[in-house]
Amino acid sequence: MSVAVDDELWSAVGDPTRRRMLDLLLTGGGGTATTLSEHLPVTRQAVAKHLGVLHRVGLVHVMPAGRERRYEVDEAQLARAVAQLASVGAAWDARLQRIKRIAEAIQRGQEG
Amino acid sequence: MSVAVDDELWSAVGDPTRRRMLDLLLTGGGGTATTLSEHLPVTRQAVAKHLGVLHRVGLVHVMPAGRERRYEVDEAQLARAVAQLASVGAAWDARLQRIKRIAEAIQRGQEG
DNA sequence: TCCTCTCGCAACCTTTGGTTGCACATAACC
DNA sequence: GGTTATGTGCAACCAAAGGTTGCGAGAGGA
Repeated sequence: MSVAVDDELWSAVGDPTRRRMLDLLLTGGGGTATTLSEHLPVTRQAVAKHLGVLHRVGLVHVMPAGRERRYEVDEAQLARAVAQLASVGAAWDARLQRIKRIAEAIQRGQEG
Repeated sequence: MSVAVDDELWSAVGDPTRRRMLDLLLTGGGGTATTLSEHLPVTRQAVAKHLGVLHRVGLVHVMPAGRERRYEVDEAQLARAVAQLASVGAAWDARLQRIKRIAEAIQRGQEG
């Protein structure tokens, strides 16, 4: 089963708000709950909770700076998540391909 | 923004139970709520709800057969979902690569 | 016909994403 | 140094989603 390897990473990345947060953190080179919430349709507290989730699964790490808490993407962990997405996608792709081949074989058999 | 193209497909595929259901449907060549629930850690009703979600976003279609309701994967739609996964993964990959290049450039600048 | 199997519906519980409100700490400004 | 403003965290509360149990309704086989 290539699925269920690590559901935590998946579900962390599965939330659309969290995906956009990762996007913002990547393009902006990090950010705080406040700055992120300014570019998102949710409140700072919601963002803070999401940051907590991302931090728990290791997708971001914190850098306390004065009264701010700056978050940055953990590139290695994100790369791992991307690899998982690719892996699941590849598995499904392979099964779709196989089904297609079988269907074509049946078709050829019926034609012949 | 390559993200947020179609959050419905994503969230449909984002649930681990639904992913396993799609797996089962692909490998088993379709199935019913009852047969699927036998291979999953949840009840038939939970599976039925998930099938409803998958059906709503077009990832499966129904084939009423007597007292059974057989579900099969819509291959085109699943292929679309796979493409989306790949797209998001690729976007993040690209950003990670760019960050890496910039970091390396800075490193070279400091060294020289 | 009767029994069984599969299904759908409704009520309920728990988790999770989201909100508001408030208290605390740190930075900036006079 | 004291006041004001900004950034966080915590707690209570709300709504939606995943999951469960219980029940009533059709379709098939004995």
